[in-house]
This record gives sequence, C-alpha cells and structure tokens, in this order.
Amino acid sequence: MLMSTEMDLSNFLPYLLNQAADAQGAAFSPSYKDRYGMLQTEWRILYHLGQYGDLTAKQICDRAHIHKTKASRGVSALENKRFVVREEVAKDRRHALLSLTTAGRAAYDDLSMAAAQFDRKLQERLGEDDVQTLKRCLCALIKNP
Amino acid sequence: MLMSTEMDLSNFLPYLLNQAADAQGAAFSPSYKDRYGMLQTEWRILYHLGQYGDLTAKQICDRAHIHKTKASRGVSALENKRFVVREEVAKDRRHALLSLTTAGRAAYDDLSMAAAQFDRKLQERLGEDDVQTLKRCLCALIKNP
DNA sequence: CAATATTAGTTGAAAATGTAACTAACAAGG
DNA sequence: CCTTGTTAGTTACATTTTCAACTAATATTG
Repeated sequence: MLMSTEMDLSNFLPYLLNQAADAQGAAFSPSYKDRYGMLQTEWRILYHLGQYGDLTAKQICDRAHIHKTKASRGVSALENKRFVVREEVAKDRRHALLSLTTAGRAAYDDLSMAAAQFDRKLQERLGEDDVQTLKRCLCALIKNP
Repeated sequence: MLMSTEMDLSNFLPYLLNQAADAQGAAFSPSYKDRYGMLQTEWRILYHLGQYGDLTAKQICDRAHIHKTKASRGVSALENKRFVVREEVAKDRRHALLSLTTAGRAAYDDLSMAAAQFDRKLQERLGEDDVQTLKRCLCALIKNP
C-alpha cells in the first residue's frame, strides 16, 4: 500500500539510470573485456586518446570524469598491454603526453567500430526521436548534477 | 579528425548512461551514506522491504537485480544496524523472510521521502514530457539489454 | 527411499575502487 | 633565491565487489 508521500521505486531516476547503465554496460563490456582484457576505465582512456589525439592523464581525467588514481592505474595497465606510451613534456616534466601505439590504435579502431554499431542498434530499437531526447536529458544530468 | 565510421564518445549511450548514473547517484548518496552509514545496496534492500513488504533475499535479488553475494552482505549490514530482522520460513527453511524493524521503517520513511523530493526536483528541471520519455527509454533498456 | 540435482544463502580469496598521504616539479611572493 | 603553495601523478591501505567454492535444505528421479 503506497502512501501519497511515497513513490514507486520505478519512478526514482537515479535507480533507473543505474539499472540502465548496468544493463547496457554489461552488454557492451565483452567487446573490450574478452578481446583485449581491458577494464572499463582502460577502454575509456583508450577511447579518449583515439578520439582526441595525444593527451596528458590530467586532461583525460577532466574530460572523462575519471579520478586520477583510477586513471593512473588505467594508464599503467594500457602501457603493460603495449597500447600506450608516455613521453615526458620538456616544458613541464610533471606532465606526460600519452599516445597510442600501433597496437593501441588498432584496438581503438576495432572497439570504436563496435561501439558505433552497438549504438546504432540501440537507436534502431528506441527510435530516433526518443534517442535524441534521451541523450539530451542524459547530457543535462551529467553537466549539472 | 573523425572518420565517418567513428563516432563522438558523447554519442555512445552506455557511456552517457554511466556518467549520468554516476552523477545522479553521487548527488543522492549522501542521503543514505551520511545519515545512516549505508551503502547503495543497503539502501536498495531497505527500499524494497519498505515498499513491497517482507521479502526473502532471493526475491530482492530478482526484483532489484542485485547479485546474491552482494545482497547477503547488504542484509547482514542492515541486521547489524538493527534495521532488518530475519525470520525463518517453516515451510522451507532455506528461505528467510526479511522485515524492517521500527528503526528500519523510520529510516525507510525518511529516505523514501528524500528520494521522492530528489525526483521531483529532477522532474522540474527536465520537464514533464522529457522525464516521461526518459523513464520509458530507461525501462526499455533495463528490461531488454 | 536412495541418489542426484537444484536452490537459497554464506564465506574466503582475489580483483577493483576509493581515500589519504606522499613525491616531484613548477609557480609566486617576499 | 628561498619559503610557501599548487599541480600531476603515484603509492599504500582500507573498503567494496566479484568469483568460485561451499553448506544446508528441498526437489526430483530412478
């Protein structure tokens, strides 16, 4: 019996977002897990390097909302996999520019293709209009939490 | 430089969902963390018991998509906090019905109120139409990953 | 009814994450 | 310069999550 002040859990947006993110994340994760043994953070870092060119860890953290310790470990993992190399910046030796190796670029190409296909299928399922609204809402929720 | 087969990360739905879920989850989590020292799983279990009445751990797992080990530890934590008690079912002693204590009920009332208010504010921000579409899409993505 | 299979739930070890303290490099004010 | 502050990134430690194996109870099947 619901009282007027209560609400059905299915109306609680953080819960729905969490469930949907889990479900879709789990659906896509085999792409980077099974083929490349990557964790989500590694895939995200790889993606940013592939998409936006060489970046420092700090820049990736800011763009992708990854905590610096997570990023630090992700970058190390990608280095161990020989997908990323770091080069010290002469001007400021605190920074290190990260760039993809040939193997890293290949993995990026493969995975970004898989991602695009995954997204297209979702678009097909939900319809163009809904997807547009959905993405607009999600962006709003991200930018101004 | 984007090639035609590539896509901007901002168009990748799993990524957007994840970011939005993180942002909104972080915005709400102080409600149960700071006041009651709960983890997300505990809050979710509490919510299900408050909303749907006494349930077994298994039923909560199925409804809330929580893995049984996470649920087991969440229930233990709620027992230690004296928010939940378990009662063996005579018919099948593998099950244990979980129910809220008075303190558990009070926490549930408080938190479900906070959740409802949180949701109302989001609705205000996004507008009724968008929220409806958003929730419909999220439900679709949850049900059929 | 004995043997086997399922089911609910727990536990221990390994992996991942988050927090805080730390190092190293640079910046700025005196 | 030289103290103080800030920034990029790492590391150690505690917490949380995941995975696999396990127990105990019931269901099923020969």
